[in-house]
Amino acid sequence: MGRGKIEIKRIENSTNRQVTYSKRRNGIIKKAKEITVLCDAKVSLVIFSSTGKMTDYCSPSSSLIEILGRYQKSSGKKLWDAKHEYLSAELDRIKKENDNMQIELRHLKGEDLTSLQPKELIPIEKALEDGYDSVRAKQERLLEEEQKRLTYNCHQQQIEIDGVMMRHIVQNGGCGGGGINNNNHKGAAAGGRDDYPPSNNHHHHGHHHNHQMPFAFRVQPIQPNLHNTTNNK
Amino acid sequence: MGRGKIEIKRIENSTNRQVTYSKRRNGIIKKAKEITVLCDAKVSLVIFSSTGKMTDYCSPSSSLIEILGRYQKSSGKKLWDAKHEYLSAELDRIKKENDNMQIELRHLKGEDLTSLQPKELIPIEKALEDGYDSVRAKQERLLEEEQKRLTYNCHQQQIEIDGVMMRHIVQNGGCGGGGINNNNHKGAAAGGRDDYPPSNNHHHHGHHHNHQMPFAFRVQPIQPNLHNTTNNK
DNA sequence: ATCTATTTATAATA
DNA sequence: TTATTATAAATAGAT
Repeated sequence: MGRGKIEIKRIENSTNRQVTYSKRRNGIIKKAKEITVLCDAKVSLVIFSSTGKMTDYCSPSSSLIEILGRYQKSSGKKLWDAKHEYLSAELDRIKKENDNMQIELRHLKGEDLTSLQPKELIPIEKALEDGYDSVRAKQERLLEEEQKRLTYNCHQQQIEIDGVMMRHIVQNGGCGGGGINNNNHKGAAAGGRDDYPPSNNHHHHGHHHNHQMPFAFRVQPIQPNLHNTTNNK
Repeated sequence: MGRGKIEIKRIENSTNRQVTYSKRRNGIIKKAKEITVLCDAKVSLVIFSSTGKMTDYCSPSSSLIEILGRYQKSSGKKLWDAKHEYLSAELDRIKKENDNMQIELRHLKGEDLTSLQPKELIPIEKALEDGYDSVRAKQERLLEEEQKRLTYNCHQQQIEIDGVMMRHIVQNGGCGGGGINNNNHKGAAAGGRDDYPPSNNHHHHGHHHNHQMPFAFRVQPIQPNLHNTTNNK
């Protein structure tokens, strides 16, 4: 349909090819629009030129996705459904897993027990007992460790104090002046009311004794150590 | 391009519309094939008639998926990626939920406690205590109900037995012949050693008394009931 | 479907 | 790209 008839084969002249592409592409899109209006059809058209330029047309009041969805149904061919089905299946599987865990959790928390048979309660009870035992065991282990650590630290501090006092005694030739209580080191530690076992009392008991010693000689193992290793929030 | 010019608007005559659709659809596909060959282009074309019939064309050495993939890159529009991303996001969300539940469950079962801080053990311990209490409460409630039911059944049977004995006594004018113990019915029941409270003793205690009565008068409420309702494995 | 008068698309050209 | 135009192709209406 032009000045001369052409064979339907690749146009070798690149310029001609490009021009022909432009014209024919417009022609096809025009035809697509026409059939859409004339015949109430839905058309999806995507064209790439040899240079990679993309042009598309989609009937109005429609969308590529809609048309491609219908395409999948009509053709039975998978487009995105393959990936889709995988994801959907995976989603379902995990949701189910989720539900089961939800139920188990509820049961362990003592909720929704009304629907259960007496027999079904037994493994739950068992699990709770075991869990509780484990948690308590863990807690006890932690407590013991803390205790040991405190005892050790306390001991270390005592050694330091001993050193300080020893030097003091050596330098000052025995009893010093001022108001310093000159108990030996063992007496100093014991006099400050032994605070080994961790407790919440805030050292209100030992005030009178401690008042008689300089700060450096007091034994206070608990606060700083708790702060360094266990009170990290 | 025909015997008469036509306006580009919906063809009202349905037959004409269908015929025109057929002709033009073939025309577009022919054009698509031509531009593919002439201009080295890639075309994807999907057409639906107003009656829902689908026709498609895709340039050879290409595929709809490939073209649509390129379409997405070129246009930046999402086709299946939109659904995909939704599903993927949903999947991630639920997986995370899953992991959290998994952890909580493990903790309640006393597993993986090593990574926990002492403070974190407290709510777990509490939850286990609460859960255990709930389960035990539920079990006790069930036991009580069972007990009540058994007691009730036992009572019902006693009433039946009383009826049978009453009729027997009335028919035989009080004391019968043979070796039958002629207590009144109340005496008979009491004489058979009252077995109301469910227990596991197998009636070994009352042998001497029962030997003096016909089988029908013995009171044996436990086995049949346990069998019917509680021994369901 | 097929025919064909006519419209439309477009190849060659600028 | 766009415009021109001769001509090929498509197709509307009829059969």
